[in-house]
Parts: sequence; C-alpha cells; structure tokens
Amino acid sequence: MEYAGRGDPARTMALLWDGVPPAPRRGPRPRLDLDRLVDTAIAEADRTGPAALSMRSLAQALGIGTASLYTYVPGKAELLELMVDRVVGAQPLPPTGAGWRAGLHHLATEDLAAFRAHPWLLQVAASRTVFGPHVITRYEAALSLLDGYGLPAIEVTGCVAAVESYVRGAASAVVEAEQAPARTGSTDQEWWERRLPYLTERMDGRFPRLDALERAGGFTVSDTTLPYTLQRALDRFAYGFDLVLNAIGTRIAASGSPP
Amino acid sequence: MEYAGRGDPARTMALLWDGVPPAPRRGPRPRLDLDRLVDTAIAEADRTGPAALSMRSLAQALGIGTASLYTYVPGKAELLELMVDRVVGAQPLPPTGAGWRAGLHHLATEDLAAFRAHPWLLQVAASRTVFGPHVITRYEAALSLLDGYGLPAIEVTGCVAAVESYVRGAASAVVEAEQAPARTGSTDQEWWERRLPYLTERMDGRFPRLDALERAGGFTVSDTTLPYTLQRALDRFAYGFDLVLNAIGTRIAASGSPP
DNA sequence: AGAAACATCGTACGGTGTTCGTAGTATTTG
DNA sequence: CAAATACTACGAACACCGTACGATGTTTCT
Repeated sequence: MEYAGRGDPARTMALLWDGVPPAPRRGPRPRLDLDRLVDTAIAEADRTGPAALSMRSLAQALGIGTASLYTYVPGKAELLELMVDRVVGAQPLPPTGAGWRAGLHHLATEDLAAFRAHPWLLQVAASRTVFGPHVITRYEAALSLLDGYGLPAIEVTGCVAAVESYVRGAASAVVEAEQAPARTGSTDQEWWERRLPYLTERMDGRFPRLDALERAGGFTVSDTTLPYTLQRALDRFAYGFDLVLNAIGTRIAASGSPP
Repeated sequence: MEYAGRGDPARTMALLWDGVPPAPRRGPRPRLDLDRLVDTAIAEADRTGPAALSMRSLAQALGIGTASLYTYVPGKAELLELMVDRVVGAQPLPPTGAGWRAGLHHLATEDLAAFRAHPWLLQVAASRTVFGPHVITRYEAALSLLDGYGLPAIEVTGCVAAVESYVRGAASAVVEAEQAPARTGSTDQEWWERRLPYLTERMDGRFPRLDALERAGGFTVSDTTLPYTLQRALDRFAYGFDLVLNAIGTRIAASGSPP
C-alpha cells in the first residue's frame, strides 16, 4: 500500500488536472478512456476491499490485458491518487451563507459518508495528501466557511486542520465497526462469543475502571474499548465532532467580530 | 496490509496475554523467544518503513529460516498485533493526580511520539483495534483521568474517544510531513521546486481563498494544504489538541462537580 | 505504398505471505 | 540403552502481486 511516488511529477499533475492529454493522431484508438478506468477501479476497490484491488483484477474487469493499463496510468500509486480526487470531486461542496457551523457540519457529514462508502480512502489518503483539483477545491471551500469571523489566518487553517484530523480519526473507528463482521466472516455476536471467554478470564479484576463502566452504564468491555456496534460508533463520532465545533465557536467568539 | 484475522482467536489471545506458552518438554529448544522476535520485527519495521517489513527479511535479521517464523507466530497479522501491543506497553502511563488536562496532554504527547517513532502504527492500528493487555491498560488509564469530575459515563468514553480520534488523525499529518523527504528521495525543496510550476500554473486565480492566505499570512500553497514543514505540522497538532481539551473542559465545567 | 506512431498484451522478473513435507533433535518411555 | 515421541527447523513450492520488455497489430501521415 505504499507504492512510492515513482512517476514523474509532470505526468501525474497532468493526469490530475488536465485529464487525458489531447488524443494522438496516429495509431489505433484507445479502447478506454481514463474516466472509465478510474470509475471501474473505484467500484472494484469498493467491492473487494481496500488492499484487494490488483492491476490484474482491474484489467480483467475492464476486459483488457494487464499491461495495457500502463498505457493510461503510470502505476498503481498514481491510479490511487486519481481515484481519491475523483471521489472527492463527487462530493457536494458545503453550502455558503448558512454559517460556519452548518457548513463544517455538512463537510464532516459528507466526508464520513465518503469514508464509509469507500473504506480504502482511509488507507490511501492517510499516507499522502493528494494534490488534485477537487481536493484543493474542497479545502478552499472549507477555509472560506470560516471567513469573515475575525479569526486570524493561522487559526483558520488550524481549525480546518483540526476538523479534518478529527474526522479522519473518528471515521476510521466508524468504518472499523462497520466492517468488522465482513472481515471476520462472522456476525458481531459470534465474533465476541468466541473471544469474550478469553478476555473476561484475563481481565477479571485487573481493570476496575472498565468494570465500573460495565456496572454503571451498561457498557460491556466490547462496547467501550472497541465500539463494535455501528450505532455506538456513530454516536461517538457526533459527540466528539460537537466538542470540536464548540471549541471553534469559542475561538470565534473570542475573536470579536460577530457573524 | 490487510491480512484478515485468520488465526484462531484462542492462539492470538494467548500470545497477547500470556506470552509464550509453557516450554514444551521434548524436541530441540527453540532458538528464539517471542520477545526477541517481536522486538526485532519492530526494529526492522522502523528501519525499512511501514509496509516493507517482510517475513523473509525478518527471518534473515533473526538468522533463521523464513518458515521457522510460523513456529512462533500464526501469521503476519498476528505478529503486527503483537508489535502494536508491545509498543504501547513501552509507553509510560499518564501521571495520576495531576489533573485531567495534564494527564490527557501527557497521553497525547506520548502517543504522538510513538507514532513518529513507529510510523507503521498508523497503518496497522487504523484497520483494527488490537485487544492486547497494554492497549487495554492504557485505555483504562485514560478513562480514569476523567474520573471524579461528575461527567456521566457516556461522556467520559466520548471524550476519550474524541482525544484518540483527533490524535490519530493529526499524528498522521505530522508523520506525513516528517516522512515526505525520505519517501520521495529528495529534499522538501527539490520536491516542491519540481511540482510548484505545474501547480501554480493550474491554480492561478482559481482559488481566491488560498491566494488570500498566501498574501496575508505568508502561507504558500505548499504550507497550507500540505504542511510539509515539520514545525508547522507540530504547531497544528498542538493547536487542534488545545481546541479538543478546551471543549472537554467546558463539558466538565457544565457537569457541576469541581475537581 | 511505405514509414512512423501508437495501443495492445504475452511473458518474465523479482518480490510477497503462507503451506507442505521432510529432516533433525531432544526428551520420555519401555 | 534403545525406541518411540513430540517438537523445532527449513528448503521448496504455490499462488499471488506490481511492473518492464519486446513483439505484434493497427491506424494515420507523408
């Protein structure tokens, strides 16, 4: 999942920003266009899981030979970048004029939805920021949400970065909860029924705080440490995001200028 | 980097919680012990990068045959889990009695340090929570930091989860900034000098907010979107973490009971 | 018609995690 | 003491992976 940034920057930048270069004059027509390739790759990655996308299976899904892929794309790393920017491009931008809080909320909700629909985003985007047009457009929109409230530039970028960081981290917990059954090949209940005996035996009495939580709030160990219930994970996402928004609100209030 | 949770849970749990099982009575003595194996794996992963750890190279570093590794560990997935729990076990626990803020600050600082020292943690821990004794001990300690302030249980777990989510997301930005030069094989400056011409040409005039930031605050595009300067990334980490802590403080204050 | 430019793709290379079967060794048993 | 036993060690092989190379076929321009 690393695929160091091999290809020369010019080629990658051109693919991201200009799409496919002008059609060449000679030789046989390409059977594919870049859009179809990237779309198929996204669908395939969604279907088969994050790391399971292989150039061979992608080529097969497209009905072409494996080596032919390299006519369109320098390598897998660049393909992944194109996939990221394309997914981001499909997200709606936050509404302007509804206030910073509604705007950031919209942004985070869309991001969470994208991470859930395309879990591989978490692994790709975690290792390197993609410098595509849609990614930057979205970042620009996020910055403008905090414009006009008197926040200094350094704080605007800081707040947006904080939101992005939190969303990425919390979304990965949500995705984990959502994917746990599929990955283990069994239902949540089976998964826990098989592990709980070992855990309870080992944990017995050694973790008073967790025990207290279990007695007081009806949390089981499985519920607190790893919120395997999707609903619990979503609740946590919302709770923590509210914390972040509240903190941003305090900074805005402290900066003087009203909305 | 997926390595679905193959091995049976009993074996994995036993490895995590009980260490190596009682020494067998017959047959040749094992040449290795589990601790040495895991330690070497950690060192190797630190040295060669996240995904570059291979069972073959690890075996070579240990001076044994590749297949022999599977005598000690069911597979790579389980080995990675052992590595995670071992790293977490090496972290100091937050001081009790210094207050929740100091405690959480200590926790986050140590986590960030661990992510920087072992970048592969971000990719391993992102996909599944490791249920090892040290991980749970650390979680227990985090919970107890917020004990006694009158926060309801659901909020205690919510706040700890929020901190963890933020730290994971923000740390990945820091690590990205720190590793960028090594990954691209060139210095920051070279990397940007090669890409900036293409970027500025494409971005010219299309992103007024970013342009304004550049004019006003001395931010370059490279500085805002991807904080390739390590110092800037660290500043952002601290700023956002302060936001989260402030929000938690507000919740605590609203819950009545003083420290 | 011939040359040049291009897409296609079978094949091969060096890597990966893991399995299998066998060889070897130390303890326990008869 | 010898034989059975239970264990470690590991070379070889399997099924994959991303990618480079070179041959082949197709289209367009001269």
